[in-house]
Amino acid sequence: MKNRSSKAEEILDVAERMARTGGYNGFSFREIAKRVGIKAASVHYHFPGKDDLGAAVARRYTDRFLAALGPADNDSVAPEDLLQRYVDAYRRSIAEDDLMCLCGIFGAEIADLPAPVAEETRLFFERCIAWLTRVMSRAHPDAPQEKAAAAALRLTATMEGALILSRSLDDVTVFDGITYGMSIAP
Amino acid sequence: MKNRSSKAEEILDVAERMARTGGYNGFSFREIAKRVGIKAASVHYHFPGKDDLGAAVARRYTDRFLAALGPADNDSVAPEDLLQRYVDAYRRSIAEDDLMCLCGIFGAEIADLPAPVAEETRLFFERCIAWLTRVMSRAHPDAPQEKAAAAALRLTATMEGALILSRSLDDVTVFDGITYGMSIAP
DNA sequence: GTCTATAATTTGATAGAC
DNA sequence: GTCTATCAAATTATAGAC
Repeated sequence: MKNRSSKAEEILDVAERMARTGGYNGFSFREIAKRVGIKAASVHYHFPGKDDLGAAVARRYTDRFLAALGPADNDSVAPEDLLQRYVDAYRRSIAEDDLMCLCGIFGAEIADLPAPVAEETRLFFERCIAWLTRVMSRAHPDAPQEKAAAAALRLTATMEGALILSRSLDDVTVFDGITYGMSIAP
Repeated sequence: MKNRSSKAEEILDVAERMARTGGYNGFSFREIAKRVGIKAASVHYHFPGKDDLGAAVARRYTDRFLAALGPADNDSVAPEDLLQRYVDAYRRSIAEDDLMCLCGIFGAEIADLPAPVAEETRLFFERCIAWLTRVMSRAHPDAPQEKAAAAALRLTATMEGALILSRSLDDVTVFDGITYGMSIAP
């Protein structure tokens, strides 16, 4: 975990919220500064460029996301329950925060992102897929690794898409309908 | 179909390409004008505000997308083949154009879109779901309507997510892995 | 750490000539 | 339909005082 001042954390909080609403171009130094209660120039002190800020937001988001899931090979938790945790993590994004998944929206505009931000976005998915692949492998020890990885990719894609559709149709039950009975089957 | 000058179509072409890369904030009048070979003020002649341009891009995108699919109740085409058409339509987005689905990227940032653009985005999904629900119902005439609609939502979500992951991981085979064997099962 | 001041650029938009 | 000219606002960013 990075050692950061509380102001820096506040900046990340606001930047994340704005990015999860309007994407990488959906947040600005000025607007962040206004909401945090400082001046735009002061934001540059904490994060020199917008690249740095965007990458920091993405990295913190990813760290928190995976921390909330816990280790994939926790033997005291059934793989079915870990899978449910995964689905719930995405569901909270809309149900509690009314926000898009940061890396879902960054991923959609990945071709226009500065390299460091694009890289953090890619890492989010790689780490999520790795985590989920382990869970799948635990649930189906006899299934080949590729099957588990394929299931992890498909499940993650469905989650991101479920967020988009749920928000576009303005109906949280859309997410539930899509993820209902999301089986652990490989 | 709307009657538009060829310049207006050119503008829409460029705007769509840019929007499918960087989202709603990813295109500007000036940059469009430069690429089309006119001045920014001339773009305003064809589309008074950015809302209008964004909404027009989304509407044309949706019309074309559905036109490429053809009617859902075409009895001369098996529902399985229509489903494959649906998947292929998304696949072409990355495989041929190397672009995101316009309404996938718009949907991700829907909370920050001007109302007219958000509405067109919503309509894209409603029309796609309606089309796909019919196809599903044809494939499973005895299954309840809700099952068909739920399958349509899930399939569409998976497509949008597959585009995001495929682009983020910079690997088209990710899309194929996710959509492989996408059954017509309800 | 935060500020003022300022620069350089981009953006959406309009008025009016041709 | 397209242009020039222009505007007001927003954006990223830096220099230097406190």
